[in-house]
Amino acid sequence: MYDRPKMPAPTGDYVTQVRAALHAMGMRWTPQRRIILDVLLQSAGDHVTGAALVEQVQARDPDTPPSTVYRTLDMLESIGYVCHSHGRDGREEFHVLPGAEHAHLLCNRCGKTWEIPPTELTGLVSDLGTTRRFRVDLSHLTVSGTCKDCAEPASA
Amino acid sequence: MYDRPKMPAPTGDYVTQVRAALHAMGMRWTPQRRIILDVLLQSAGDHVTGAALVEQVQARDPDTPPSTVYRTLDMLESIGYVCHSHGRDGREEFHVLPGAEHAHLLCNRCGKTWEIPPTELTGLVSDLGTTRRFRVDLSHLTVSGTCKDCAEPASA
DNA sequence: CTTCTATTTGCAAGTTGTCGCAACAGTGAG
DNA sequence: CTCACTGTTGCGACAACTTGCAAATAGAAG
Repeated sequence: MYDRPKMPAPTGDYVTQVRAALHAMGMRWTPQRRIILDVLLQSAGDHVTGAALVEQVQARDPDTPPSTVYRTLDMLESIGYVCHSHGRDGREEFHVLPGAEHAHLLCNRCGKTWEIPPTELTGLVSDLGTTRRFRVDLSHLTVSGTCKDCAEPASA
Repeated sequence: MYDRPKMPAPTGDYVTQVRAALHAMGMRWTPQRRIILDVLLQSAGDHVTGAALVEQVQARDPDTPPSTVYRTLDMLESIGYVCHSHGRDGREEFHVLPGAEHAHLLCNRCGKTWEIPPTELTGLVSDLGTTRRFRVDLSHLTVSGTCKDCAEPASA
């Protein structure tokens, strides 16, 4: 179940890129990081929780403790290769970056989520950009509220 | 440190209101709830983490377990008397509602936070309202990104 | 290939919540 | 005032991370 690749191409390129980025910063390329990156690439495009990632990594190497996974995730995020947002209960959800940048919409009632392209949030970005000169990080944004279906029970 | 009231008035009224609201829904008024509401009122206007609340409640009654505090908080939120958002590490931050509804701005670099009045987010609300007919819950929204000071190191 | 050093790992303990369940206790009825 | 019914509490276990530290090791230099 875990080893069916979901990306068009396995992108060994991507691995090489990350590795180079690490070396450029004096960081190291370790077997654990290789596995973790590999697992991330298999769920590229999806949103995966930290716990799920830990589970998948341990399926390949049972000796890797959660702390290593989370630390690697942090590191990859600081390097800009993955990013995370928070799901309905505040838990972390990760996804690899090559996918288009997007924010998330979360319905408090039904729990469904949607991805929102930046084009739908130009209002937010410009509002805060002008009034506060604040640069919004859309990829980490989760907007919660009530979705159309929950707000309008069963309209004609 | 904990017993200096920060609100204009101690608002015994508020307690009465909540109590009435509970009774109206067939729920009960217990000593624990009284204490928790009391603690909340003392930090009205501030943003308090769940853990801090637990600590303050236990300072008054060491026998109250965290679960009771969190459950009461959930209940008060469902009744509409408090609301919570998530701080820099995803931890919960609560505040009592009589304060104006507002969202939060969080700088990823310096960690500072600001409150944003709804008037500054009309763009977001209308964007999502029209494209998705989604009703945004501003009080739970935390927008993260880079603040003015962190983005512009030391401009002339 | 060997050595050296700063980066990582693995572990164990600590936080912050969440959940199921049996015992307890508000509240309205009698 | 007492009973009974149902909402709550308290507890212990669990889930999801986080952190400090000593041991291990990637990667550069010799």
